[in-house]
Amino acid sequence: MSVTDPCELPADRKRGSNFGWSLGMVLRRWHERVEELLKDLPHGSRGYHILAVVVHEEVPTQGALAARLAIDRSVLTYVIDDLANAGLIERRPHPQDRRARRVVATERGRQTLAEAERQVAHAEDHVLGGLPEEQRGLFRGLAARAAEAIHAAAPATDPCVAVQSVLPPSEQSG
Amino acid sequence: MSVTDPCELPADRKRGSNFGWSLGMVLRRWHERVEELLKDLPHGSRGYHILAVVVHEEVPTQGALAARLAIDRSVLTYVIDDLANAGLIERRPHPQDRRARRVVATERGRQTLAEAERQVAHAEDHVLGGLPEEQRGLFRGLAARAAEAIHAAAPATDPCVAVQSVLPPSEQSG
DNA sequence: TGAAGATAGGTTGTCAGACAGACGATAGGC
DNA sequence: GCCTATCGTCTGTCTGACAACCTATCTTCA
Repeated sequence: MSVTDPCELPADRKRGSNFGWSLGMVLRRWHERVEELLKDLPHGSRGYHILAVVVHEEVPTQGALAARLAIDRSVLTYVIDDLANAGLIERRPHPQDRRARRVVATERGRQTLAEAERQVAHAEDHVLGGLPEEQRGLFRGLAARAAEAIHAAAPATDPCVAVQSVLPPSEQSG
Repeated sequence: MSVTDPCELPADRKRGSNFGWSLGMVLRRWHERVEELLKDLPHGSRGYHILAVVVHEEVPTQGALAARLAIDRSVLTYVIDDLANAGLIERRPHPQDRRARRVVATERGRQTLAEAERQVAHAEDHVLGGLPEEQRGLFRGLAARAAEAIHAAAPATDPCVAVQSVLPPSEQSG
């Protein structure tokens, strides 16, 4: 198959080979664009992610929502506050557990998300403007798959890597 | 007009379709791994990126280094301080311009970077463990290309996108 | 030559976000 | 009725990003 075409730079460890830097670059740009697009949405991209999960998935509690998005519970509190104040979602008591809250989207929330998704998808296409069109979807798909695997396998720790110093042991010091 | 909406991604707007979230997830994991690996290197991944550019490229001045990495000059100051204290790089006066400094790698810096690159490459393979092996290189290549385009075309602003609110205009307010 | 502005690097202060920990309310086991 | 675990909330701390300012030096122009 011809998928090997796009990444020509072979073992050329020049700047392009810096994966972390590249990811950071793309993500930063994504943020710039999306935060601007979503400046009317409470908490911008963060509110967007939360709203998306609330709309598209049935998440039983706030805690489950936090786990799904891999964010801190304390963040959820005030973001949900503001999304609720904007009329996009509602916090309802959980029928079985009075400690917990169910978070459900309102109709307005669903509409807002749909519009936001349209605009964000368009912005993402811009962000990936450096890739030929058919590779953008490929890139998204790969990112999604990699992220899902990380999230699934990751309670944020994985003690399977032995660490040794990268510094040479202070060589011949004479 | 036919903008040809290339971003259809059918109805599968489930969680995987959240590009920004996916990128953030992968990058966060990358950071976790790499910061652990490089905890002996001053400023971890940041020092790593800087050291890599200093070693692999001829960058005339600190300012050029900052521009190349798209980071703030004020950050460079103390990271370079600490990399120099660790004996990995040297700050030399610029022969033509006494305001500027040339930053060059020491032999120890080159060795350290080589070892760090080996370990980081290995860690990256772990981070992308959710992808089949041949797609990992593809993903890196796509990320590198997208990032390079962003960096090249991006003085951090691009006023070509008209922003309109994602919120419905407070519908029937009566 | 000397003044004015531009540029390099460095320093400081401010701000937002991440994260840990404490807290009240409630559930579940005994 | 007690004891412990869990849910959501609140608070404080810590870190990194970023802007603003400063000094030294270069460049330009009169």
